[in-house]
Amino acid sequence: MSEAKKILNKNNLRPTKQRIAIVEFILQKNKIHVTASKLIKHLRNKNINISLATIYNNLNELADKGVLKKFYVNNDKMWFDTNLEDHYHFYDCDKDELIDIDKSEISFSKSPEIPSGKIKDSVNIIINLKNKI
Amino acid sequence: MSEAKKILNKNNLRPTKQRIAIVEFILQKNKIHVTASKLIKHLRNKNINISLATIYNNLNELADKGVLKKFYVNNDKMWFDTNLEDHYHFYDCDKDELIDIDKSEISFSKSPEIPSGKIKDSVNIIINLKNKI
DNA sequence: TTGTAGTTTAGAATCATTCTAATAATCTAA
DNA sequence: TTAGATTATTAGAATGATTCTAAACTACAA
Repeated sequence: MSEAKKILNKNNLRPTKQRIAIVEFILQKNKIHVTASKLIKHLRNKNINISLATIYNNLNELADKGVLKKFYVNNDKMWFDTNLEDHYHFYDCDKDELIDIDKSEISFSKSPEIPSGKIKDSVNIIINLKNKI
Repeated sequence: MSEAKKILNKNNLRPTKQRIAIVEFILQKNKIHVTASKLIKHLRNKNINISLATIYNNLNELADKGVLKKFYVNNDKMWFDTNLEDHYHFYDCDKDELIDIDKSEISFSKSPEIPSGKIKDSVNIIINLKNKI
């Protein structure tokens, strides 16, 4: 059984043509950042018929299952990240591109106290970049 | 001259009824987080006629001039913040509410190297909160 | 091989935000 | 003051990302 099918299997998702294509894309290299519209262009270039709704359905489903992470950047797009390790991002707004920052690149010597009745869900750190002069 | 008018003056913005109302709202207390739709509700409750386009025009203009800060949270809304100090946020998704984290509450013992050719523009840290069990 | 539960789909709906172009308010110089 | 020029405001249309809907399709277990 292919790696993609194994992942789908493990998450109780039927291995449809579209899902396999999405998961294969995710698996192709280690760390990928993708938006729904970037992904649909990529798949259609490879002659895979898929609708935007399916892209969204599946990326969201995979994010719910923990196969992807979902987050927003300082523009208005939802990004999905296959790097599940705790890590942070540079956002290059000139290129509309994300660059990973490994967790080990940032350390805290002091963290804020969580308000009572609440617990920390996740932490987003985005360092916005611009071109040097 | 009122404080609001002074601010508008200083930024070469004509002191219209609508702008004065917006800036007065901003000035009412120290730290305010607001979205366009929250602000228009507030102003209309006070019988100020203003359109959504004007709210957006002016919040964006004030952000460009540095009177406000503009950023996005992990949902899809644009927030404006009158706290211009470097600081960070908790986001309480149950209440759709932001809570300031003072800069002094977080310190770094290690920061990542900025990619060459780029400079740091701004840093967003958002700690997403959920209710305790 | 068939029934059913799960999937995909096109297109409509939604929602935040921006644009447009017409109208209104403010300002400046005489 | 006031006329003319400049800048603002506005309603409603346009945009763009995302989600919804309901109909057609597919996988799978029995």
